[in-house]
Amino acid sequence: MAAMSDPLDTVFHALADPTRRRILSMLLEDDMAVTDVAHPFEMSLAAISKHLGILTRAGLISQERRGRVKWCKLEPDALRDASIWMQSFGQFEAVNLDAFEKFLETELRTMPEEDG
Amino acid sequence: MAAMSDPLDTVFHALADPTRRRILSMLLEDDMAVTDVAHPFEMSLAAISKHLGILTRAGLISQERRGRVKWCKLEPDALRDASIWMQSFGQFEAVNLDAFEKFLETELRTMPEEDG
DNA sequence: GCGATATTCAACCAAATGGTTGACGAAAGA
DNA sequence: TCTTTCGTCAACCATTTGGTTGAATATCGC
Repeated sequence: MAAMSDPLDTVFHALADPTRRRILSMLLEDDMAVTDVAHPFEMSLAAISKHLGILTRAGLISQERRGRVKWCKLEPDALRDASIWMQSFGQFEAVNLDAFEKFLETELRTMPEEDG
Repeated sequence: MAAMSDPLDTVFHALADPTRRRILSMLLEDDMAVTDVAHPFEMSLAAISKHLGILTRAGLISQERRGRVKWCKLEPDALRDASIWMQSFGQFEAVNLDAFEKFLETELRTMPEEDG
């Protein structure tokens, strides 16, 4: 078994979890160590470690161990294929920049609520 | 429980299943009745009915009952928000059309393999 | 070497997922 | 009316998911 062959499966599944999307938005600002990624979440380190594993297997992030610290880095290219797949259904129209900015203000800015 | 508040959860989860993506690609060509959607799949009608329910709840399709037949129709707008969300990470201004065409030939054209 | 820190592993758990089957209600057609 | 077709519902099942905890591993600093 383990027939998760299509990378689209893996990427969309990874994106379907709010914790993982929030992790991605955190990494958007900067590379982070696993412990620092886990910090704002009310969840065990092991749970975050699993989430990071899923994001890594999906190709959405990469993890580079330096010493005892493992650095997590966003890999936006993996989103490209999925994004392209979606656009094929949207009939090519490249994203409306108007809607994009609006979306950023309403959704994205409120999502990563860390401890100030 | 049932705290699936964020529509992004629902949309990405719906897209994470290859059967559902294949259904979407079928509906890209034409509106279809539930039975006809189910036809090319080696899976019970009830299973397809569930998949269609998931796609409907995600807003990716709509279902209109006319007589005893329920017609399924693609709703590409729901993909827009998810697509926009993804672009915020890729920071690629509008999708690279080169990559897009290449992707279509390699991935998308082979996906919906129906009973020829 | 020893203790603290960083991260994963293993075992476990409840809940959700994707599938099955059989019964069901509603519309069409003979 | 009686039967067939369309689609969903309910109950059930195996597997996966997302979380927990405690032990294990590896590095850093003293």
